[in-house]
Amino acid sequence: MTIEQINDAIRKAIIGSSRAAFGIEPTQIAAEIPPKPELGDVAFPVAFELAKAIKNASGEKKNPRDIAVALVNGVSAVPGVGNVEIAGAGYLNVFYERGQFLAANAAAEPLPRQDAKGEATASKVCVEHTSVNPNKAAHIGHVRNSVLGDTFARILRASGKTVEIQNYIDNTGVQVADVVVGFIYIEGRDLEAIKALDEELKAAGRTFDYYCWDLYTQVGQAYLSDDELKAKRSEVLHLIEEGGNKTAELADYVATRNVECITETMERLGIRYDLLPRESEILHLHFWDKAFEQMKRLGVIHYVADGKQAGCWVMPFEEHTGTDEHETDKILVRSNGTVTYTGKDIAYQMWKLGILGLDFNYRPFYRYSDGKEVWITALEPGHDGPLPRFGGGEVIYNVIDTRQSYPQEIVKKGVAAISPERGEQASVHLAYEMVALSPAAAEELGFELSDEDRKRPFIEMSGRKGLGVKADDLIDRLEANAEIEVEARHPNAEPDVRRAIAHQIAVGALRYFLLKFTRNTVIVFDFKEALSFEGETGCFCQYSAVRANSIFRKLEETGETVQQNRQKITGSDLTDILSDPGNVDIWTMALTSLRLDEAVTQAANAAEPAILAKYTFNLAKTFNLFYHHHKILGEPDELKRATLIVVADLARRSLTAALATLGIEVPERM
RNA sequence: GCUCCCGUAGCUCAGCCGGAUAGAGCAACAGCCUUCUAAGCUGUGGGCCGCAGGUUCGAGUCCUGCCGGGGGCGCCA
Repeated sequence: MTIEQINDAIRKAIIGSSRAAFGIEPTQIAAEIPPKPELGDVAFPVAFELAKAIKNASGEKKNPRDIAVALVNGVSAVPGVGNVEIAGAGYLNVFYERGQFLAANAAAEPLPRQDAKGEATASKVCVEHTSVNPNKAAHIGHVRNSVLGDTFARILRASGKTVEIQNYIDNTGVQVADVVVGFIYIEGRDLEAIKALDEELKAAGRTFDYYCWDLYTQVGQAYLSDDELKAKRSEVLHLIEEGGNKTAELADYVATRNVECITETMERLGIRYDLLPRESEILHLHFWDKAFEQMKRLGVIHYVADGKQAGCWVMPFEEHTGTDEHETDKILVRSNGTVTYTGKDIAYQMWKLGILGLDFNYRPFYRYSDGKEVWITALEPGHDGPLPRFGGGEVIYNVIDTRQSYPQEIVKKGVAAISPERGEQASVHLAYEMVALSPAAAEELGFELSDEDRKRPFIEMSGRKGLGVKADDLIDRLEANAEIEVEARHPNAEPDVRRAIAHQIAVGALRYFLLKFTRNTVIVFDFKEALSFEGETGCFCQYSAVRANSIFRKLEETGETVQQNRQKITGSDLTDILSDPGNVDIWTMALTSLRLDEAVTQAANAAEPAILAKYTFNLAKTFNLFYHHHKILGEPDELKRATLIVVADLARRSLTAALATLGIEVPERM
């Protein structure tokens, strides 16, 4: 009997009682968690809804408390329900049959796979995230994107979905072109010279993406005063897009090396991909032509003969204005015949949904330490052996920052116009606010600010200016700080072990830091807060789990098992223990642990990983309280000891599963 | 100009479909290690939920207006 099953049974009872007493069936019955555990395990504010419905139906004004009275008996009769109280202005507060409930759920999986419910086909969804321009190292803003996307994918998997993760590589865009301009026209290097440089960097312990970061900044600065250099940009861009020439070959090397570097950075954080679709293939495999043809045929876009947009192919896009509605058309094909980014994006989105009628070729790109392979798109078939099936997702989630809401809206509308049966709900823009720097953090990074900038609430990061906190730098700092702490606590541990633990702590700190904010909150990056291991942090949650595990390590040393303790409790024998007011925290611990499934569902429905992060923190906090109040293994009363062990076991399993869903591991010790 | 988001404790943020006495963390102050790990725990102080109307039995939450901050509105990506 899970929480959800009991609550559903209660809902049915309420509907029955309500129909009998008032001739009205409430449609949606909300269940909420009472503000204090003493008030109950679950509360139904349904009497308020009913009061309104009765008034609307018959004009009769009824007191919500009286309505609640009419529902009590039905709810009390539901199996698993212990006690029902009417509280406040008319809340129906339900207490579960606690002992029975605990005994029944003692061995329950914290995250039951929900696809086991009997869905006929396991539908696949795609999540696109990261998508960093492959011309420089990733910074903290990119990491927010990746952590959000990766965690959301884990949440979807935890709720039973099959998920494919894509990282789009814009290898033929202006940003790559800029770095190529730098290599060729500032540094005078050809492909061989860049390869040699790459080797030199490797030997010196430096990375290619960091080098490109600086070069990109240099190019950005040079453009400001050097018009000749700036003219090279479009020339280079054109050559890269066209392909099959020396410049394109050089650009491909630069982009590929950056993708490798970024893949390694993300792997440090436990972020992995299934496929890297590249813009060059979208171009050369004529995805756009195919999409264009369909859009023309379906009349989704039209040619503009005269006026401001003469010679362009445009898609009508309605914009809502205050009073009168006017149409602005989004240009997909320029008058010179080239396709805009949005146009290419529509073709790509169609492929993701499986409605384009074309596919990429593929080859393995990178192998992770455990052997899992990341695939990349390719021009030619070439690859022998079995090929995974990519794309064709039921729903496509695009993790892209909120500044791109407008073009994403066009992509969604465009695709829906091409395939009305799939509609707009097949494309989800998972929007999030940017990570910016506090003026103090920018100065800490060595940037000179104007007086005007200093007064601003935050400063936007800029790859062009080289202004940003590089991901690897931050992870390095976190690891170094964590290692100092680990060393202080475990001076006898092997250096390898210490480093491994420090790494897990660093990842936990960074991921949690980025996940505790809701998506539409601008994160103003602050070093002190990001580097903290105390309070509401990943480390706090890990620490609780480590403590919990140490209880069971000690238990196992005595040869005792959790299963033996589960068998010691039957349910009805726990009434005395659980009804003791001094033991409310035992029950709260159990109930909080068993709500993980609910937290994951909420996070998935709202597409908001922060919900799960908050739940995990709350779970860890609840455990610390429980741990502090009870001597678990030292408890003299046998039945109470068994209860404490069973509940602590529920807590550590939920905590571990919750953290894993956030992409955070539990260290051996801390 | 049009449009979207934000404004909650000194600071950084939660607050579910409108519901019970508005919650965390940090910072400040006072305590707690003979114990299953003190990266922890307990306590104290701190609030015109930007302002003004409205809807409602009930508003931090919904509606309107205003003020303040940020984003987006390209034949860039």
